Amino acid sequence: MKNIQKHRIVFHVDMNSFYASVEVAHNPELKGKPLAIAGNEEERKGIVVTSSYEARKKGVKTTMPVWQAKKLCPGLIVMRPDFDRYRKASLQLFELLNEYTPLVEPVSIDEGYMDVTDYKGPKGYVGLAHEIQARLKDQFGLPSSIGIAPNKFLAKMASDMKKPMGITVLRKREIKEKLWPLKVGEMHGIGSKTEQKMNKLGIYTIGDLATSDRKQLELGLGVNGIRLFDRANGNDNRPVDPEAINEFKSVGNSTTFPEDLTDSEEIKTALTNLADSVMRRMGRKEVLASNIQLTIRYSDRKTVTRSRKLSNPIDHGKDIFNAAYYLFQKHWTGEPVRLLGITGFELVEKQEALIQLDLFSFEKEEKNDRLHSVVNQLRDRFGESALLRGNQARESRSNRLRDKKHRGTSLEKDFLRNKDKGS
DNA sequence: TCTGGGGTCCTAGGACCC
DNA sequence: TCTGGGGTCCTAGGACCC
Repeated sequence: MKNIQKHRIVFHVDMNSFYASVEVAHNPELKGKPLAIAGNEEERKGIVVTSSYEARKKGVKTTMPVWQAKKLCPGLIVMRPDFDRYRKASLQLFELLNEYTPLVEPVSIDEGYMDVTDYKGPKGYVGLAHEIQARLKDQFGLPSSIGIAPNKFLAKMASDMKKPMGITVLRKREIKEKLWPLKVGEMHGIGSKTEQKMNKLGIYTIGDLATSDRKQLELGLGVNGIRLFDRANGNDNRPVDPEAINEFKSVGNSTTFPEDLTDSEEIKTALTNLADSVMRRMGRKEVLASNIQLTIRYSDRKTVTRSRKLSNPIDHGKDIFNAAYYLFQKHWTGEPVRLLGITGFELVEKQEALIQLDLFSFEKEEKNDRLHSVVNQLRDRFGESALLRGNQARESRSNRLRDKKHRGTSLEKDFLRNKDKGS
């Protein structure tokens, strides 16, 4: 656990309609116009990802289908996302934040926390926020909102309170007036499902949550209930962790097809492509995956995930494909497929994996050596027939193990394989 | 005319082992 | 003949966020 000071100053810097803002900065002619960033409608990806404030005023919202957005906002300019451009802009803005403190934690492409407790400047913290906001606007043309609070949760809620180009201070002693009147659904971490559950418990505002019965909450919502209760009371001791971004847990890719797929050759091709992009991204991050997950979404949008734990970590496209295709063959209902996805998780660093691999092969060799000596002893004592009987017994054991859906540990299985080779 | 793609975290049940 | 309780691993699914 990192040491956590009693009184921290945390900023939450949140870029306003980031993708749209980057496009406007890149092409000033778009300035002041209703703009939406969305995928290709022809390919059934016509979903609004972000929109400019001009578009929002007309009711355009994120995840809205483009046709609907256009209906609400005639003259809407729709652009395809250019992720390279957004990543570049993101890198630049986080570099800027890093000039002030190394304690910058990016949480997504367009938002991050800063722990500026130790910042000593003539302007004070609010002055610092103004300086950062002005620089982001002047240097990159990007608007932002900044929340200033004693912890991450309150900073996050604060940055939401005034947009665009807002700076909001939320002190703990202010939560009663500023935070508690908000609907519980507006709280970060509460989505529609949890909101419904809370409403049933008679909790409608963040204040209701903060003053509700902690035990009841735990009963209804588990640890999440407790956590939300604490947050609603302004308590959150999570540190700002600059390393968090490097501790990713999974790498995945998925695609929605322009038309549902039923042809197994087409599906194979799609899985090959997905496996390749997962491989490339894992390669860049220098990790291997010990578990592969396949996602299938059918025409009715029902989505299933199936995963497979591997006996040793993989990073080759072919291996990733094989694992995914195995899962596909095993679980596909035969219905038309709308989306496929492959995710690698339980990641190990490549260096780490190489060391493991060495140890592994060493153990195998050692076992082989031991086996050879056992085999020789058997032969000496009982002749070849004893070895044959031994083989039969081993085969049936090996079959039993296979039938248990590869439940044996990797070492067990390898042991058996090597035994067969060794005899 | 519906509803993308990238993630994280948590829960729950069954298998298995002691 | 009958049968506990704890712990770990694996798998599937759900909720949430940007």
